[in-house]
Amino acid sequence: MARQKAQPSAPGPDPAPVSLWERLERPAPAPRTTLTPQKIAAAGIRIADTEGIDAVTMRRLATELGVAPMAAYRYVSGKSDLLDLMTDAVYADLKPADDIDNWRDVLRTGALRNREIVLRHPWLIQISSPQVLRALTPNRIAAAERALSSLDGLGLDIDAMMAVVGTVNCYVHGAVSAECAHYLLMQEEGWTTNDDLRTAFAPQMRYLMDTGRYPTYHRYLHDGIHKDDPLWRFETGLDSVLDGIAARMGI
Amino acid sequence: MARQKAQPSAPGPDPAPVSLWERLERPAPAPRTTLTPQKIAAAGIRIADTEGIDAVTMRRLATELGVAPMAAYRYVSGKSDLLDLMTDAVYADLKPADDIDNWRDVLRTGALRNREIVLRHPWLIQISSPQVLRALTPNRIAAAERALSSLDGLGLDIDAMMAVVGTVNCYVHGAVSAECAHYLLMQEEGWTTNDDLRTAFAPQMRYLMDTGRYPTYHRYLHDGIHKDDPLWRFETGLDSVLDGIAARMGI
DNA sequence: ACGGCGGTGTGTACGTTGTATCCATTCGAT
DNA sequence: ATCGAATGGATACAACGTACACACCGCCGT
Repeated sequence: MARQKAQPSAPGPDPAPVSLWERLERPAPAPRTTLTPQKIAAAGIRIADTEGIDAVTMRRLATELGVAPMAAYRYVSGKSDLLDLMTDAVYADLKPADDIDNWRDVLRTGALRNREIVLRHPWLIQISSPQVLRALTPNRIAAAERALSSLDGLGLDIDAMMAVVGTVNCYVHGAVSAECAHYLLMQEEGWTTNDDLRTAFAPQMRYLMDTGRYPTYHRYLHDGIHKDDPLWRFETGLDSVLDGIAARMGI
Repeated sequence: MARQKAQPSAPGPDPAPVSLWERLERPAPAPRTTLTPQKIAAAGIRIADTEGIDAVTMRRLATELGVAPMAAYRYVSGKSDLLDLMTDAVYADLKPADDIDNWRDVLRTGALRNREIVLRHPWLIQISSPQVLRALTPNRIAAAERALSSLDGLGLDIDAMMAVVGTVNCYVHGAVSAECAHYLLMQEEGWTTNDDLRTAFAPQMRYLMDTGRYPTYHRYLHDGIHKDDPLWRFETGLDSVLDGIAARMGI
């Protein structure tokens, strides 16, 4: 007999968009073995971590999973969905630190953990930003919730609370982004030490510095002690930001 | 024979026989400097600004320039080069503000101008970060120099000075990145108001909020006044950061 | 027992992308 | 006037995302 098009929601113009996350949390209808969203996400993350985000193609993903190129499309609607899935899976590692409730410690350790996650998966900052924003994933909202709730009851209105969380997040994102860019550039060019990078940039840098137009910058290149200490720089900036929040918000 | 049709392979029928007469009537040979790196960069920027960075393909670039798809490769070694060129051209707009020397004002207006530039060319945050890092142009070092020199003579060592500049830059990058992501997402989906975005996200947001796991976040969604005021949020965060720097550095 | 039905993976195919390579034309120095 | 170098055009190819139709297979009501 003529086979019928698989179309669960037959009538109606808009078949009630069930979000990816809602589907994820529903118990699997059957213990499907070969392919699950979790396995797909894990495979994608494995490829991205070891070969870079550009190596994550639907075909490469399929070989990693040992299936045909189109198989994964039963579970993700497209590559965009795959990246969402990978992002959320990675942020699942952003576990709460339960034993602290002081707002400053919550935000500080959250920032440090966030940094560690992104450094472990630098491709996170390479995914296009609307993509990341679209992936407002449960795990990331949960992190925001923890930060927000640590600020509750301190006399701040809700806008100020969100401003605090947003400020810290912006700093963290910017800092980690720069750090990853540095790391990815070195990896991309095959450099292994910061000195490799410096020698590669030396000619153009020497030319710029010899113009004498950047004396203070030149002094930093010459005398800076913490040039190669990203953690020091991250924490210094973070503590400044937290100081500023405490001062301006009076908390 | 005198001239022969190029026929490297496929000895089949000639698919497009261009007669001598047709060839004679072909449009006048253009003046020879139709292509320059500047024109190529400008064309790429024009496309990216109006149609998004994904529309910037080598073929689309060629039609924008009115040349054949491969023509631009005489001037850029690949798409990566093209993006470098575009980035460099855009950051030339980052002019100094000469009439202020107070460190706080220098950093603050620099941040606001930086924000404006990126908002004007939101695709800047979409091109991969090592890309941006590699394109360290005189204009960007000059901006750093201005910021650094405004901090000179305040008793800070050079590492602290760079930490201050870096902290502000990280915040600005993170904040502007989030803002652009928001804007790009809306543009990408064809939404024109924030309410369009909210209604689009409503189903999954409702699901997430109905779990009851994010009460404070939910309160923000419900009661937040400045949700749609990105400039307020940017300046609030920026002033916090500057407060923190002043406090921690004692300046 | 059985037949079909929905869910799962496969095979094939198409349009688009970046870019390598070769060809044709034109300009400028001789 | 001529020739080499510079410039733009044409063609081609591999890899990509993904649409579509098919084959399989376990579960169900009968």
